[in-house]
Amino acid sequence: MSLMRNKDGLTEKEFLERYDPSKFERPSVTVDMLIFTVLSKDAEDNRRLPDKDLYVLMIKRRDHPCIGRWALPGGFVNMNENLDEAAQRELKEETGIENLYMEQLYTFGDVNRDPRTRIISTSYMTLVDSETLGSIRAGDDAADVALFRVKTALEGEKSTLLPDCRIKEQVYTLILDNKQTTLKATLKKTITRKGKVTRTGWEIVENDGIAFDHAKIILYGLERLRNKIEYTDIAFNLMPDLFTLSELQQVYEVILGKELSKANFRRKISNFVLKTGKSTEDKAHRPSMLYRFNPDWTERGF
Amino acid sequence: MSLMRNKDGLTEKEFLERYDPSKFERPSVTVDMLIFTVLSKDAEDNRRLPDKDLYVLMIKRRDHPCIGRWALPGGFVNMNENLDEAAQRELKEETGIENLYMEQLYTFGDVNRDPRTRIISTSYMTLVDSETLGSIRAGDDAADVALFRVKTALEGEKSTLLPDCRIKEQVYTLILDNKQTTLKATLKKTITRKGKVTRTGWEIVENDGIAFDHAKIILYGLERLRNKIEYTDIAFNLMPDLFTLSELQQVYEVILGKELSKANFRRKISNFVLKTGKSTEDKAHRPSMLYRFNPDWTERGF
DNA sequence: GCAAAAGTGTTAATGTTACACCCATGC
DNA sequence: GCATGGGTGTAACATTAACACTTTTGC
Repeated sequence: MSLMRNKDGLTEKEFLERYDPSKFERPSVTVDMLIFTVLSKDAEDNRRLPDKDLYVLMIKRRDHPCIGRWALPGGFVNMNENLDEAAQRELKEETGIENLYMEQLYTFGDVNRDPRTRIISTSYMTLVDSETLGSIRAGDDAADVALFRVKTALEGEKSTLLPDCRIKEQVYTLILDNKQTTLKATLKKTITRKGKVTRTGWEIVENDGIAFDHAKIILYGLERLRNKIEYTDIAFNLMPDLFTLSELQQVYEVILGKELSKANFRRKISNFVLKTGKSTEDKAHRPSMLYRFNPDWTERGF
Repeated sequence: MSLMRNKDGLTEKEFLERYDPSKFERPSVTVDMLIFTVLSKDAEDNRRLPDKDLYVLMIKRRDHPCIGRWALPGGFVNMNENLDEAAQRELKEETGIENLYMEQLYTFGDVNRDPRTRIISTSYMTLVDSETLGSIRAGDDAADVALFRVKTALEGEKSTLLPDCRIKEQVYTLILDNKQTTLKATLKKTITRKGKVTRTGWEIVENDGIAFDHAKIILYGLERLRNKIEYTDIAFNLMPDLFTLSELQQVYEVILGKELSKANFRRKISNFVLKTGKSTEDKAHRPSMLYRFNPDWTERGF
C-alpha cells in the first residue's frame, strides 16, 4: 500500500478510510445467461433420422418489471463474487447445472434497459447437450422455466450509399416457440462505414413477449455461436458423450442454417473426433459408428 | 407499463415508486480505453525504411489508489449515458479525439481489482493512426499522458496431462517503455481442458508500475488485435489516409510479430486498398505508389 | 428389392507458400 | 554501379467444393 500523499495530503490508507461508495449514484450490474441446447423432434419413424432444432432456456418473470414476460436467467452481481462466479452461481441456482462451457459474450449498457434503475448487464453464453439439460428440466418448476425453439430469418436488407458514408440495414425476425407459447421480436442491425471506421448497432423494432432487451442478447449470442462453430470446437458442448457423425452434422446445420455436404463435413471435423468401437443399432438403415470428442485435437485441419 | 399486480399486490407504477436502488450495495462500473497506435522510429537515413513499433497510451495517476503508477485512461460510467457513450466521452476528455474505431473488448470483474470498492470495468479498444494522435498529444499535459512502446514475449510454456484434464500454462512478459520510463509485468495464461470444456484464465504474476490489472487488459487487447487483423480491415485504422503497401505491411508485421513475404502480403490485402495516382518522392530508392483504404471491399479475397 | 442413411473416393477449382526475378531511385 | 526498397510472375503445394459411388440395415 502506497505511503505517497495525494493532492489532499492523504496516504492511501487515509484515503480509503474516507472513501464512501454510497455517496455516488451509479449503475448496477447483472449477469444474463444465454443457455443453448439442441433437441431432436421425437417423431419416431424408425426409417428417418429425426430433425434437430436449437433451443434457448428462458424464465417467466413473476415480478415487475416485465411481469409475465419471458427473460433470460440472470441476476445481480454480489459484492464478494467475480463476474464469472456470478454467472456460474446464477446458472446453478436457476437450472442446477455446473461445469459447463461458458463464455462472456458482451456487456449491454444502454440507459433505459430496465425501468427500476440503470442496469448494465454482462451476458454469458452456455452450450449444453440435451441429455445433461433434460435431467435438470424435470427437477425445476416447469411453469416458470421453459425451452424455446429458436428461429431467425433475415427479412430484408437495405443499402444506402452517401458520398462519405455507407449504411447497411438488415431486419431480422426472431421467433421463440414451444408447444404452449410463441414469442416474437423484430430487430434491425445497422452497419455504418464512414471512412475507415465501421460501426454495428442493434435496435429492437418490435417485441412480443420477450423481457427487457433480451431479444438483442439472443441474436447477438446466435451470431457469435455461428461464427465460432466454424473455427473452434464449441459445437461439441452441444453433443452427448457418444454421437454419430450425422448427428454432429445436424447440429452444425441447425446452427449455420444451411445444408452441408456429408463427405466434406467429415473431412473437416475429422481431427475433432475419435472413433469408439460402438455403433447404433435397430435403425432401419446401416448402423453408424459412434464417435466421441477428441480432447487432443491439434489446431490444423480445421 | 404493466397493470398486472405482483405477489405483493403492486402494479408496476407502485412497484417502481417504492424501488430504492441505494438500499443495495452493488459494484460500480468503469470503462477503460486501450488506445493503440503505430509510430515510426525517426532515425532519418534516407536509404533505409524506418522501423515501426506499436504504442499504447497511458496516464500517470495523481491520486489514490495506485498513485504514481501508469493506468489506461478511463473512468466511471454516469447514470445518463450508455457504455459506448461513456467510452467516447472518456476518450474525448482525455485525448480530445472523436469518431474512431472503437470496439468493446471484455468486461473484467474480479473482486479485488480496486481497493476503493468493488469495480467492474468494461474495456474498449481503439486504433488510431499516428497523424491523428500526434496532433493531440501536443495539446495535452505531457507530464501525465504518454505513449509507451509495447513489447510482449512468450517466456515459457508448460503442459500438464492429467487423466481427465489437460492444462497448458504460458508465461508472458509485457514491457512498456518510452524514453523516460519502463514498465514491466509478467502474466500467466492458463488453458484448462476438462472433457469438452475449455477455459482460459489470465493472472498477473509480477507487476512493475502498471496500475490495477491493466497489464491484463493490455495483453487481452493485443491478443484480440492479433486475431482480428488476420480476417478484418481493422489495421487500416492505424494507417494515415495515404500509405504505401510497405508501410501497411510493416504495421501487420509489428502486430503479428513476424515477417511476411511481400508478394503474398500484397495479394492478400489487394481487395482492401485502392491505388491513388500519387507516389512517394525523394527517397533513395524507387518511388512507391500511395494507396488508400477501399471502403467497398468485399468479404472474399481475405 | 427398396428406402434410408452410412461411409468413401476422385477430380476440379481455389487459395496459399516459397521463390525468383526485374525496376527505379539517390548517392 | 550499388544499395535499398518497389513491384510482379510462377510453380508447387494444400485446402475446399462438388459429385459419384458402394455398403448395410429393417421392412
